[in-house]
Amino acid sequence: MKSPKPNSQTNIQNDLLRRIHSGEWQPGALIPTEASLAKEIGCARTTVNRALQKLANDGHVVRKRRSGTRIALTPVRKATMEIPIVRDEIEGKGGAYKFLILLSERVKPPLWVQVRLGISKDEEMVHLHSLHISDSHPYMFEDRWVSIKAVPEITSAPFDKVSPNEWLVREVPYSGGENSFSVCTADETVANAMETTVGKAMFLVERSTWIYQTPITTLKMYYPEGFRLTTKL
Amino acid sequence: MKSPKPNSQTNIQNDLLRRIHSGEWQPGALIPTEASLAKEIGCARTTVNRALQKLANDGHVVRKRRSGTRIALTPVRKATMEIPIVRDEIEGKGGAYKFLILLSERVKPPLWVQVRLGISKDEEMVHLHSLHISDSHPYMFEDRWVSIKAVPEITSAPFDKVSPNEWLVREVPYSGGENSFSVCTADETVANAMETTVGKAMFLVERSTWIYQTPITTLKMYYPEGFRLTTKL
DNA sequence: CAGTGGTCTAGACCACCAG
DNA sequence: TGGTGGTCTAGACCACTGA
Repeated sequence: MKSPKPNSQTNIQNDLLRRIHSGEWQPGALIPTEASLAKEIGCARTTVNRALQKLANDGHVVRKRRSGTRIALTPVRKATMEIPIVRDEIEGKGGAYKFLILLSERVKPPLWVQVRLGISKDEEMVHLHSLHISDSHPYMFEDRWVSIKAVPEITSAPFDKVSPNEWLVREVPYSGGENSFSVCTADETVANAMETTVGKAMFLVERSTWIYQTPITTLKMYYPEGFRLTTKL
Repeated sequence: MKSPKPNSQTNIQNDLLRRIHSGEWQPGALIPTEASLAKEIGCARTTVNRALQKLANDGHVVRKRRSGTRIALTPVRKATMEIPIVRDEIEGKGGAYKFLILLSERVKPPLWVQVRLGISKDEEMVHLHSLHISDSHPYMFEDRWVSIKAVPEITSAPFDKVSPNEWLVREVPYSGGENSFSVCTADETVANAMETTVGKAMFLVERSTWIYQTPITTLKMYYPEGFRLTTKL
């Protein structure tokens, strides 16, 4: 008799979040069961279930069969970040995008690539160096290795028009991968491409992708100091 | 007549993913409606709906009312990363964790804090420098500003036993925030704390959190070169 | 073992928006 | 305006696991 629209998954979520954030339920506390919440709110258990699953997915609560749902001890532990295509990244900042292929060869992979992708040392791969340019200034240097076994078309891909980055994203589906972020210093190759000096600090993004068990590509992306990557919590 | 367990949301997801990855449906292609998929698979539409919503949430497909469900042009664009408490981070790597409070004062915030949090220049805040230590070696230096208005208890928090990091996470719920990652060079304060030299490249994580519209805290965390942050795609 | 969350069903109504 | 996804319901059975 109080609220005009007592239902809807989103309303339930917000209501539960409010009760969490207001301190009504302390971290670690057990909250009522789905059934009792449903009765209290006046909706189906399924609806409460969906709301709670979303809260659990966002890290606000921890759910266990038989033992119930608890407020998470360390709330909201997940950050999600978007992985844009470099061209969109640059054009989104208002720059004019160009790219250059600095190196394109077909060779056997070095040790770090073998290890990263779990590839045999005798399996030939395509090795590419590309420079991504924003308004005539070097924006990012990319050192990429592509499995010919997984992507035979790579050897005849038209990299005069579309960058390896975009070509792979558009043509080759992947089922999983890994990103890692760190700091490194520029070696001679990177320094030359990025028009900086050897030893200069760079922001390094490493990415590998797989299609199920088959490795596709691994790459290192070097951004200059000043590059910034942001995520929402 | 073929599969023993034709149903279940997960199976449907995997089946749809397989058809996407196999190239049966090209990026941008329209896939059958929920109703027809349900009929084809032999389950309720609700089940197909859940599976498709999850795929949409993961960025594999794009859904629009009336126009249908399409394969995403840029697949899997989201990465999620866990935000651990520093102590867990260190102990997870097998280190012994300690921390030191190097500075604790109550002052008005500098410009960057005012801007970041949208706080008045006259509102006093708690300013803390803490050093997080792994096996007697500096692991991370933290420069933190906390809003007294949002967290009055901060002025009497027992930071001899529990780090500001953990105290805030445990005592103060937050509803949203922002992380950003970049490269910076060590100034004198950071260099002294981290036992390195001025100008050395550091991995910088900046984080701000809010409880709804109220800013709680903002901080800069300085990690030495060699630190690495990993996310799954 | 019993109580919790996990999931499926069949049906219904609604919101949106391209035609 | 009709067809699409979005969501809710009431009920059912299952899977896990703590007491």
